[in-house]
Amino acid sequence: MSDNNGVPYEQSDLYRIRHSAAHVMAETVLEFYPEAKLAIGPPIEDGFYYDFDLGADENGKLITFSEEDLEKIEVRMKQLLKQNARFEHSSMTVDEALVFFADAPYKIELIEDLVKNEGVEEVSIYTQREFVDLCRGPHVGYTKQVKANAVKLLRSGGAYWRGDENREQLQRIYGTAWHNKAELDDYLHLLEEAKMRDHRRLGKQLELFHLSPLVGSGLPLWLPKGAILRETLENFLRTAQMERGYQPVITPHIGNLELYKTSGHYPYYKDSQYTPIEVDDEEFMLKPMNCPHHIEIYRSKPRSYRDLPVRLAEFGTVYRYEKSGELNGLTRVRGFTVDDSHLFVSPDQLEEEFIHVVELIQYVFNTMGFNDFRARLGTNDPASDKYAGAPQMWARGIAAIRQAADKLGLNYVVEEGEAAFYGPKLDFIFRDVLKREWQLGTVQVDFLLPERFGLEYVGADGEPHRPVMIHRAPFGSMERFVGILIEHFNGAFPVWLSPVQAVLIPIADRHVPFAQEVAAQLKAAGLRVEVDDGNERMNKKIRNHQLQKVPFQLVVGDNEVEAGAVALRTRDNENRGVQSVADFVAYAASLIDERSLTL
RNA sequence: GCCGAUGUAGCUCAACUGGCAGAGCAUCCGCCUUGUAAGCGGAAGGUUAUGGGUUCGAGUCCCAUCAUCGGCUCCA
Repeated sequence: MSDNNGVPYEQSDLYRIRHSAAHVMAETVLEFYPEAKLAIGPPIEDGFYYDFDLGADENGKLITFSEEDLEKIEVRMKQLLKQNARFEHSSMTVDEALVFFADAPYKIELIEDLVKNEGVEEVSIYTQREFVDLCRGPHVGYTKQVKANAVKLLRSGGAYWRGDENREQLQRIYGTAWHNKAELDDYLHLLEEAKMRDHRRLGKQLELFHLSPLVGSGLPLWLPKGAILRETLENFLRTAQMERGYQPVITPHIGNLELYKTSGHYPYYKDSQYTPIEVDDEEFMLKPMNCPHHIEIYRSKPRSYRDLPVRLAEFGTVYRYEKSGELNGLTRVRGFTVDDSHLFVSPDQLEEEFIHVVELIQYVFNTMGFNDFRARLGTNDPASDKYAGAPQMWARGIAAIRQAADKLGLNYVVEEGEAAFYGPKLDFIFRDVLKREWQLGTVQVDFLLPERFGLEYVGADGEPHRPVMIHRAPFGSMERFVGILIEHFNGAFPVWLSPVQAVLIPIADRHVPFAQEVAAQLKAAGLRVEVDDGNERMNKKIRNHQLQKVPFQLVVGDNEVEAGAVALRTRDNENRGVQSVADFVAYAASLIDERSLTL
């Protein structure tokens, strides 16, 4: 999104182009809807949008943009761009502006906020032709500098004014604009590719997961192939955690409401939880988080400073009632499994342990070939009541994260208001091959829950002390992680993760027994193998397994049977020729062993 | 949850303004016995998401519900 020569996006030509495109689009919309009230229209990553209040019809139903409207607007907008009007920058005093924009309630609100928050006395105005907008800029000089053939309106949809669902619902039009047509085409091509890689599409095609309305929306079913993929990931992390002193624990899916009241989760997650289950005058909740359960495990016996750090790990499934409009394949669900762990450490262990956790996350990401990621330090917003705990707790937590990050030489950005309710956190945000960002791994420092649950350990001095907690999840959630993995690899997983690693393709019926014999050998060597003994042509079988993205296809015919060998072909359409079964096993095993990302 | 769109066979899609629900792939059954991305023939497969309504007649029009998709907000 930023220019390649390091110019910040806000100062780039593209930013001006998109901002200007947004203004001309708004100008066009006003031609068709003279009564429309303008809200805001900023450039965004890869494009721009503008929000309009079109009012309601006689039945009180909101007026919206149809697809045909969008086409009409786009055509007219391009004409206006070509007319080459000048963008003129001027200013008004606040008083002038309040009069000028008297019919534009959203602009008035913006101006009033500018006065209140920044104490401005003048506001900046941009004008092209008859269209006048309150705007900080910058813009291009003339409308022709936005190439009409490099602009496209993409979609429209509802959007709340200022993102607040209690306020007016506006109609937003998204568009994209680039330097030239070639760049636009590249971008549209990227969108097309993203669609082809969509994990919902591939999940169906590769038989990884299934969503059944009868089971419930947002509650994915893992099909056999998806389950193998997921378990392979889980086992990989289990092993890494064992090596690092984590202890597996297992906890139930529900818990007494009192547990979550003690932890403080209840008020914070109330709106996004399934309704409690009432049994014998007690209320139980589907757990929205694993921490309280793990805390009770910590509390199950007295702890000594010698025991610390205590690292409890569980692939714990949690349930959150997401709004129906928010659900999306595997990346946004109502029941998901966190690769959760809670570490109970003494204050002087905090920094070192935090570093270990970050290193584990980096190890996990590197193994997946996720090289493009950044870190974000989420802090509390002191003005918000979303966060619990004393200010000094927050300060200590943030300081600990900063120190650890500095020691690791980790670059991070600070974002206020991105913390968990109980403490600051460091999130790892991964950028996939399509340059989309996903929040995956997270590490959180928590002084609050140890307080709430009265956690203690006996120190060397024989006195009780309060431990600090670290919450962490390298994958984040198995569902989302697998969803992203599907899209990142376009379904062609590394061999070690492929649900089927090799398929035997007998050419004629008489080769089937030999194929089964070879398959047995491969299975014995730990490979996931199938034999395609159907009566289709070899070409058809190859095509089928190509579509299933099976990494290795082993063709066996008369020659191979005679030589006791296999003809190896890869999903990259590479014919590697005939090789002995032993050679193939050694080769495949080495790729699996080193978790190779390439064939 | 709110705004909009969509919902036809397991999958991908067709059926002009209301007039006999169809194709390809997949499945099953045959034939062929095959050399690096689709061999040939046949059969079966549907309460057109669900429930109401309008109509002589509804996949098509109206209402409600559910689900999916695109947005808003939130988050793993």
